[in-house]
Amino acid sequence: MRATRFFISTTKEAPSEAELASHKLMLRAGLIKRLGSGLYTWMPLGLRVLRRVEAVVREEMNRAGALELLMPAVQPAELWEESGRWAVFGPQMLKIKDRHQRDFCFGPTHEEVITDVARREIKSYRQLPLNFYQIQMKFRDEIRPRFGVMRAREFLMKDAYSFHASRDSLEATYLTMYDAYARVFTRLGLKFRAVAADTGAIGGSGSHEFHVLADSGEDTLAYCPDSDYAANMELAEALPPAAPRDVPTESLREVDTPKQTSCEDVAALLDIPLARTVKLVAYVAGEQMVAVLVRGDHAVNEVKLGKQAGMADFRLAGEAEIREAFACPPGFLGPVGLDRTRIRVLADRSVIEMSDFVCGANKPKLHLAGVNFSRDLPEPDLVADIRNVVAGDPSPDGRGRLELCKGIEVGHVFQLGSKYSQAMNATYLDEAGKAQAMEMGCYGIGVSRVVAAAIEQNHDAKGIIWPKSMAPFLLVIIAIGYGKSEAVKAAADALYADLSTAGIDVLLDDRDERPGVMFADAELIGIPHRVTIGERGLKDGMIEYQPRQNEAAPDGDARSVALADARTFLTGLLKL
RNA sequence: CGGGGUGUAGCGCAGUCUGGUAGCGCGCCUGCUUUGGGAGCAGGAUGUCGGAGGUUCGAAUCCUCUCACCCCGACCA
Repeated sequence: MRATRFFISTTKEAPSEAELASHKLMLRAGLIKRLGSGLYTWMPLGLRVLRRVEAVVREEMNRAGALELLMPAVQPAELWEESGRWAVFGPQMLKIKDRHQRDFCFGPTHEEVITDVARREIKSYRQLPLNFYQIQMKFRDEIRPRFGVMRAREFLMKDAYSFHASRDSLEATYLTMYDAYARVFTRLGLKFRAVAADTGAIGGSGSHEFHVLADSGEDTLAYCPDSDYAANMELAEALPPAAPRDVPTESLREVDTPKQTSCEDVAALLDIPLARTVKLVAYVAGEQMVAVLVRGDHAVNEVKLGKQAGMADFRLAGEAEIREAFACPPGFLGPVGLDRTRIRVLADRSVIEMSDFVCGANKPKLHLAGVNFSRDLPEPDLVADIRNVVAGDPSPDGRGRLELCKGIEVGHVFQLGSKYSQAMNATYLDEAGKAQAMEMGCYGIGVSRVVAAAIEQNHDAKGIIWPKSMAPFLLVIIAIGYGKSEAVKAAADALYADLSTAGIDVLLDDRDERPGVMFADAELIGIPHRVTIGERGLKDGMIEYQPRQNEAAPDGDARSVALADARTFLTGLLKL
């Protein structure tokens, strides 16, 4: 491609709304243009990258035996009513009406549609298993779109759905997909980690998320450096404390805390470790007030909380509810002296091991110290793992301690089971001629998000550094004085033709720009390999090669190359 | 949904408090010079000041309404 026939629109400055490096760089490099909140046009340069990611995903899906199809983006409400998700999915779903006032949505996902396909097409166990996938735009009306295409409302997703006659078959395909995903992200040159994930209300026996590792990630991951344990923090188990509860040594007493409404403040006032305080977070589950206890230095994990008995449907209590139930304003709540017929007490495992702890007194401006279970208050109604793990917690597999890191979720594999096939009556006849609900799996990759995630992981002060497998061009020829120098023009044209013939995706920068502009654009856009042709080098029959790289992935060194050897050198370097 | 903020040229911003008819940098156009790291000089174009209504002789500026976008929060009391 010649730059003069392509469309390059780079800028020195990024719009002020862009916060994240990848968002800024995508806008500055002219990969995307914003149309509205969470809506982006993929410009020719950006689309090249997106297509290259798609190509890798498509190849690996095909290799894994999945079959590509394309479902409608717009889906009738009836299907969603069948699965029961029309009401449940909520405001994240963009609902639309046609001219007859019939309800539709712009598909946020395609379980319903594919299940409808399956129930129409699959009659016999002999047709199973099957795995369908598509690469398509989805729309989710995010609460708060941000970070460009990282969390956009319209986004490109690869979604696959598998159908099975047995649990074993589902698990086999699940593993195949897991391996395919690992291949995809490896080929894309990304540092990633697969982690065990929460299966949510759907249940099922398996779910893994694939995260690109980046400090800007929105998800927190827990992993064990000494084993292969890795899980999303939503799921990662906090083991019960090894040590038994100590016997009380202090007596119960009130302490004045006129302004201390948080555990941090109280611990500072009393000059004790935060881990000696107990925090009470008030929830309402159904109609019941629930006092949730965690250690002062811990945080409630609401995903875990939602899995506890009686907590299927819960929310944080409002201030008025708190005052009514505890007869005390927020900031001084504690588990001592509660009316346990009205308030249920749910404690994290780490709390019941504590003795002589500090907590709110249920009186304004007062806390209690020297508090002990059994002596000062009854044991909790339920003890469970309901907190987030923290760095240093023992690994649930018993082989070391957990570390935390941030990740960008780019893939998710999921064993669905028969939730949708049962709800939508997707059955096949088994060997005995009996109708059975199909087992299902689903597998997603956020294609457009992968592009942003790759930039988060691969950029420097000058711009993007594309992994070779997703670069919009593999090599750029910067021709200095292309319009002025016959020698430069001849050499650049010849090399461009040679490399193009050799199948290398090469951009010839034949624009009438100053060298600095061309260098800066090439670096901003992130093209992995650069060749400079100018009269200065050509005098001696030489051209220059320079890789665009970071230390992590050395591509060889900058060097001068004889023009006569350029083709051989470059095709060898690019392994073609 | 709650709180905060911002809308002025393609992009980044000043001007708003204190009303007098719009400016800077980058970019863009023309010419000359320049040509190995985002050029210099000269000249030039571009705005319904987000929208609607109001106050006023006069509104980017004050008032009301509205729209859009961004940030924070929506778990630790």
